[in-house]
Amino acid sequence: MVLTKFGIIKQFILNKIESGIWPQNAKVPSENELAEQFNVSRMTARRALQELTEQGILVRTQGAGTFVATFKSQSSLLEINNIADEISARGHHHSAKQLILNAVTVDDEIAILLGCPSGSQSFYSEILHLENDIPIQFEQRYVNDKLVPTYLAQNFNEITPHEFLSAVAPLTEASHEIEAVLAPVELCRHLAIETHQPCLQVKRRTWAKQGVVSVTILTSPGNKHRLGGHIVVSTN
Amino acid sequence: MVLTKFGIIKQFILNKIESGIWPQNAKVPSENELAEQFNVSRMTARRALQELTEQGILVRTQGAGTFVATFKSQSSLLEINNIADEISARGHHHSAKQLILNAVTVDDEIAILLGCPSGSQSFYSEILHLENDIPIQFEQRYVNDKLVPTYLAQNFNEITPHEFLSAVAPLTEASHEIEAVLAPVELCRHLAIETHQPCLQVKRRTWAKQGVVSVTILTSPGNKHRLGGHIVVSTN
DNA sequence: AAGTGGTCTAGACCACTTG
DNA sequence: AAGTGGTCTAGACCACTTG
Repeated sequence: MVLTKFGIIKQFILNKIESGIWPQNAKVPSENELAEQFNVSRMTARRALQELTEQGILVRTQGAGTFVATFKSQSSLLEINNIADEISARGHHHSAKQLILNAVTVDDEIAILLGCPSGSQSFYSEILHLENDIPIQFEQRYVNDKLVPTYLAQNFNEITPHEFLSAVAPLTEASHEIEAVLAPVELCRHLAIETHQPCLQVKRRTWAKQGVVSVTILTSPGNKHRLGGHIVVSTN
Repeated sequence: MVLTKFGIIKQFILNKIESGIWPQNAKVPSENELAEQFNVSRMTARRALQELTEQGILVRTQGAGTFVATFKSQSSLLEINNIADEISARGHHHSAKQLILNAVTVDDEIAILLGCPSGSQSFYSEILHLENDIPIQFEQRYVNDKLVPTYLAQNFNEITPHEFLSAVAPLTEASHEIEAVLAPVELCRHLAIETHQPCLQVKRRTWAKQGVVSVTILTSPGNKHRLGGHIVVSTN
């Protein structure tokens, strides 16, 4: 893949931020400085800064300059995103720790959500996602064993369930429920947080053409994660 | 100049789509055609098409052209609902208690969100929403005093700010951020909850044609309120 | 006054899909 | 071969913030 000039500049800036050389609120080079440094026109340097601003990584003020945005993770409600991609897009390092990967007997609640009889089998995984080695999301996932028979053969330290499932059973539909909860104790241990900390919990059900693929419970510390969305209302 | 040139072109295209003159999958004029028609450079016409593409309204293919995107259904999570309607829909009784209605000087965070200088004036309201006389949501709202000069003359025990604003400054756009937080103490008093209870907090910014209308902070006890959404992914 | 970002121009070359 | 979008240039004027 041949990189564009503005892509090279974006990567340069992301590296500075990721390595900590440019911390939060640090001033980043102006359009003119980047243009000179990379030997490109101002419009090209501008595009790199502009796209990082749209991604929420930089903040710009006319007359004042461009600065590294205050970090707060954000994921879109409009899309089912791969958390690894989201973290990369922020210029951070994603890693995952597979805690559990096995077959379980599902209880009533999960059975209803999966659309299978209570007491039947399902695959189950527990994965802890880390951003720059800091726990950020605990993922519990029940997967339809009929639709995805090879689920247990994966290594989710290397690939996220989302990436794997996207490949074998492309998503056609999803539903969400979002709640604020207090983290259960076993979760506090994984996420390395205090017991009284509020967490954002998303229950997500996903469908492929063949039916319900998985039921996922995502729990994130309230101070480390937030969900965002932007909609444009059709004017009448 | 009030409107930018690319803004005028965007509006032109949006009008064609909304009026049905350009239906789904219709071909829209090329960059060159728009440039000639509006007497602007190709880069300016391009920007209008590019921004509408980023908003998901248009779809572009190199060599082929630009087309009106296929409409995809939106999550109900992302609709701006009137809480009074939501409660009525559950067959319950909604009431509201107006706690504060005045003009305030906005701090930095709100100023940025409202798009006005820090230290300028804004209207402000605090309203407690009750469902069957049980507190369910605490609404703090900053309202652009230039766009809605009559805000302070309302009685929000009788009508919700949402209803009033919908009438005087119809919504065109909104963004959301959702977080799990611990309720601040003054909020616990209003919501009649314990201090360590997790709350779902939605920060919402709404736009009308003229600009940012209001910034709203909605806080609900985690055990009393839930957000739900369902999306259908466009199949390829 | 100097620097910054926001908008805009009038060109250019390229990769790609279409008739 | 003609048209389209994707990238890029080297300028310009403006509004705005800062020292």
